[in-house]
Formats: sequence, C-alpha cells, structure tokens
Amino acid sequence: MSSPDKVFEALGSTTRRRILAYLSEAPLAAGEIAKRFDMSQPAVSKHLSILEGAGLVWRERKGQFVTYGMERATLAGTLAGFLQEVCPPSRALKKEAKARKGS
Amino acid sequence: MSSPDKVFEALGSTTRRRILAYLSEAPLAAGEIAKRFDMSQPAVSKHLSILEGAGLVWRERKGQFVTYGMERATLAGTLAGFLQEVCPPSRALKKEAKARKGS
DNA sequence: AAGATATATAGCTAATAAGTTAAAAGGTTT
DNA sequence: AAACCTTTTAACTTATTAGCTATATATCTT
Repeated sequence: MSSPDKVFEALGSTTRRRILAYLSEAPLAAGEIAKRFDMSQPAVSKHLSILEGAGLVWRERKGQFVTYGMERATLAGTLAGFLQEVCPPSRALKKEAKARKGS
Repeated sequence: MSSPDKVFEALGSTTRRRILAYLSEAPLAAGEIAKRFDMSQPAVSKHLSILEGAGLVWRERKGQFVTYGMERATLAGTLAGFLQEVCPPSRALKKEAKARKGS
C-alpha cells in the first residue's frame, strides 16, 4: 500500500523528482541513474529506495544489475486524489459561486 | 513566481496538506486554523508562511485578523505540470507500447 | 494612551534528512 | 574459489526542519 504521506514526502525532494523524470522516459539500472547526478552512488541508491517505499517506482533484479522503472499509477492516483480533495470539481466551486453571489 | 520546488516542498508536510484541506472548504483566519491543530499557534503561523511562499495560499489582513485562502491555480497548475512531465499522455505511452511489441 | 486580542518573529532545542566513505551482499566470469 | 562488477547497507557528520516559549508588532476597544 502506498500512503499519500509517503508519496508526498518522496516528491518533496528535487533530486527524487528528477529521478522520476528520467524514469518516465524509460526504465534504467541504478548505476545509469546515479551517473546522471553529481553525488555518490549510495546517495542515489537511498533516494531510489525511498521512491520504492512510496510505491512510485518498481525494482527488478537483472543479473548483477537492478532496473528501476516508474509506477505511473501511484503517482497519477495520489496526485489526482489530492487534487480532488482540495480542488474539488463541483463541491467547493459551487460553494464559492454561491458566496460570491451573496456578497 | 511559484516554483515547483517550493510547491512540492510545501506539500511534503502532512500538516501543511491538512491546512490546505481546511482552506479548500473556505478561507479561514490564522487563529481558526491554529485551533484545528494540536500544536502552538506560532508553529502553525510558520506553516502558513511556507504555504504562502510557495504561492499555495493568499493572505489578507482584516483588521486584527489575517485571513488565509487557497490559491487553487498554483496547486492545480503545478501538479498538472508535473504529471504531464512524468506521466505524459502520449509520448511515453506510445514509446512503451512500441517497446512491448518489440520484445 | 492603556489594555486586550490576533498574528508574526526571534532564539533556542531536538528530531530528521541528506550526504560522505567504508564495508557487505549479490551475481558474473574465468 | 578468486577476482571483479553492481548495488545496498552501515556508521557517521552536517544541514535542515519542526516544534517550543518568549517577545514584538498590529489592530481594536475603552
């Protein structure tokens, strides 16, 4: 289960959002991802496991390599869910229209 | 200007997302918001100014009170922008379909 | 102008997060 | 099994964040 809390915390880091952007183009091995960043490979590995803990990426061992890929459904689902909670398409907007008329 | 970095960092906190959820129903005075949380008023005030710094809420002084309200466009725009970058509706999905066929 | 109320800022402490290097674990290859 | 490569985990340091209390600022009321 991917809790919104974990997802939003994971998305709070610019580095992790950049990783997702790379993975959105194609799955990549951990080392390939690390190459794209100006930090140690263990640091990137930690970011990857945070992303995985949030359910935002999947991981698959391929021999000595580990391939990571995006879990699009989690991202889309979490963001859509929050948007609906906070930018409701009908509920709040109707309320607002009412309030404007009344004022 | 509301940078995506600031927006995502602001959304990374559960408390701040709860504040947004309250504000999504109606604008509220700072004190009214603070009442809803089990923490000091200054702590909530700080969260509010982080949200304002990210462009996620507006602030308006009304006499001795300060009313806060949601800035829906920032939230919707930022999340939609990121979703488009990372869950592109056509680009990546077409690529993926191609890759599946090829494998 | 004095007192009361609402909010923000300052200064501090404690908890969390991000990075480093070194070592371990998993998997190939010869 | 030994050497090698890829990735993760551990131990540690430093920077950031979140909270608190006390104080300042702004506005209203008398």
